[in-house]
Amino acid sequence: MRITSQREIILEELQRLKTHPTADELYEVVKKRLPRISIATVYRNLERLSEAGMIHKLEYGGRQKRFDGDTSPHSHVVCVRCGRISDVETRDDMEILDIVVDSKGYQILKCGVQFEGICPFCQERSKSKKD
Amino acid sequence: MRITSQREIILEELQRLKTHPTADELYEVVKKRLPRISIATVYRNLERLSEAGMIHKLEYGGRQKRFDGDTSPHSHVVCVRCGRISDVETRDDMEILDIVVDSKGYQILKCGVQFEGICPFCQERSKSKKD
DNA sequence: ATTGGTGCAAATGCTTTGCATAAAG
DNA sequence: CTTTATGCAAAGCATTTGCACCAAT
Repeated sequence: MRITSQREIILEELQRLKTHPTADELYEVVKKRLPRISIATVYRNLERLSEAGMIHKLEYGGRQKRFDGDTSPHSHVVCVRCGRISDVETRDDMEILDIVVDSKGYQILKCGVQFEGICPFCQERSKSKKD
Repeated sequence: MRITSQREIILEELQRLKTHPTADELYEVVKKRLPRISIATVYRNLERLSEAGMIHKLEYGGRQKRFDGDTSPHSHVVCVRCGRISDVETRDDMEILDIVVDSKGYQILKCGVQFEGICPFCQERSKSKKD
């Protein structure tokens, strides 16, 4: 995979952000360093980088995909209100594979725990707006 | 929630199918019983039914959402090749909450294990086509 | 020099919406 | 009779793609 400044900066900024940004959020950040970059380049590189295992594509929750520059094994919580994703600190996740009784012929490659909840921001919003 | 024949049949067919269909797959099935139904009605009802907790919306994997008429607690495997989703039989999932060490202020509502793998169909396809 | 990547704009595909009509309670 | 749901077509939005140009090796 050829190293271009676009690819380098996209990876760098994604690894720096701890917010699991969507493609367009990351695009806005990268644009500050590369004002002429196209959103298509961001999408293409996020795809390539995740194929290469250098980042993770998070497909749960909401319409937009989110991306994670941290590929170490960890779990996520997704806010059911706003779609925000945060890391959840857990004890060793991998023992979870032990709970499988029947995987219906699938060859299992990966497993993870996924949590859904309400993020601190949305909890706060509920208190003040009573919605 | 008003009971219409559309809503009734959509729920009935989704509960009958064990395939976690996409909205358009379910539309095709429902159309056999209600030839004049609109895809918009299918989408609207799937939304309403999942808000009401009568079905589950599965948002992981691929572009299309999938739906599950079985709301009992269970885990899923998603095929990374074709997006197909199957149930995974596991021992009691809920003990998984015990692994949480820090949930970053989120109020956790739900948790589940998610597996990714390759389904039997795609495994077979690989053998014959060697791709 | 060759191959792969980029920017742009147009296309795609899934999902949602506005609106007039129809059905449910 | 009032309210909610439906069908249709159009709009929306995130993502992908075709193509001519450019840059990395």
